[in-house]
Amino acid sequence: MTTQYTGSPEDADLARADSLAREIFSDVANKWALLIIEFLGDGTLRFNELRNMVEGISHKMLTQNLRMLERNGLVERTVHPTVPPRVEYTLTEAGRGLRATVDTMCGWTRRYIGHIEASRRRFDT
Amino acid sequence: MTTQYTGSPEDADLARADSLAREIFSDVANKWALLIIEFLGDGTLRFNELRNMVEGISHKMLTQNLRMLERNGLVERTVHPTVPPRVEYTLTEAGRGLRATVDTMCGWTRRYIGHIEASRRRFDT
DNA sequence: CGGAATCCCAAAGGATACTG
DNA sequence: CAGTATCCTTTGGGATTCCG
Repeated sequence: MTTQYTGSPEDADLARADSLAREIFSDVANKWALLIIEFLGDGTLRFNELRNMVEGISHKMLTQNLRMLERNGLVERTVHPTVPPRVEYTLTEAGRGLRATVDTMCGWTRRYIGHIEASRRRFDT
Repeated sequence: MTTQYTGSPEDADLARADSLAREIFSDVANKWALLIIEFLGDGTLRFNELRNMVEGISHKMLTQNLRMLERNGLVERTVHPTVPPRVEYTLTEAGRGLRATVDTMCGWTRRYIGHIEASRRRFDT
């Protein structure tokens, strides 16, 4: 993800993989996506259940992010053809892999929340 | 970060910590911040060095994110009062802690890049 | 109920110019 | 060189409405 290229022919592939990695990173490294992944956890949630848990997210943002996560194969979407429709979301293996790192990030927040709060107060003067 | 409140008096503090955690999460969970942290690594970089490494970032976004990271105590900024000025950025302990989780995330990307690419092709039809 | 589409505003973000 | 300020464009994202 931080590679340097010398211009040799097989570098083309590496450069392609690199820009793909950056694209994936950009998709995934945003708060809504990460919060959705975190709340989904090991369970299965319906659209409006997710909407209630990820507080502050709008209908539109939720669909948008769910589509994106589905497209990248992090979330599986299963539609039960009942009426009214019932749509359930769950993490794929890849999604659970990412979830593990989000967990770490949440742990980090808990660990340093004091430092951060203090640092903010110092800075805001 | 995902707590439920019953309304008891001491819940006020917990709720405050929670919303603070969400705030921090929102600050930090964006691609520019995470890329800056990743590139900073264990080293020390100047403004324009960072600018060249985090490709695609604008002057404005870089300053903005560096200020934010400094405010949260993740990045330390040292100014050498020479002419022309020399400003160096380095991760604090908290910053290095977060960097570890960003590393994990980069590892995750490398691991699943194939799955993701395939999933995208399937989806885009 | 889940989602697509529309409209519309506010915020993000780029380009440029100016300062110590 | 690093940073602030200004301007201007593009995007994000909320509210609403309609469809299966």
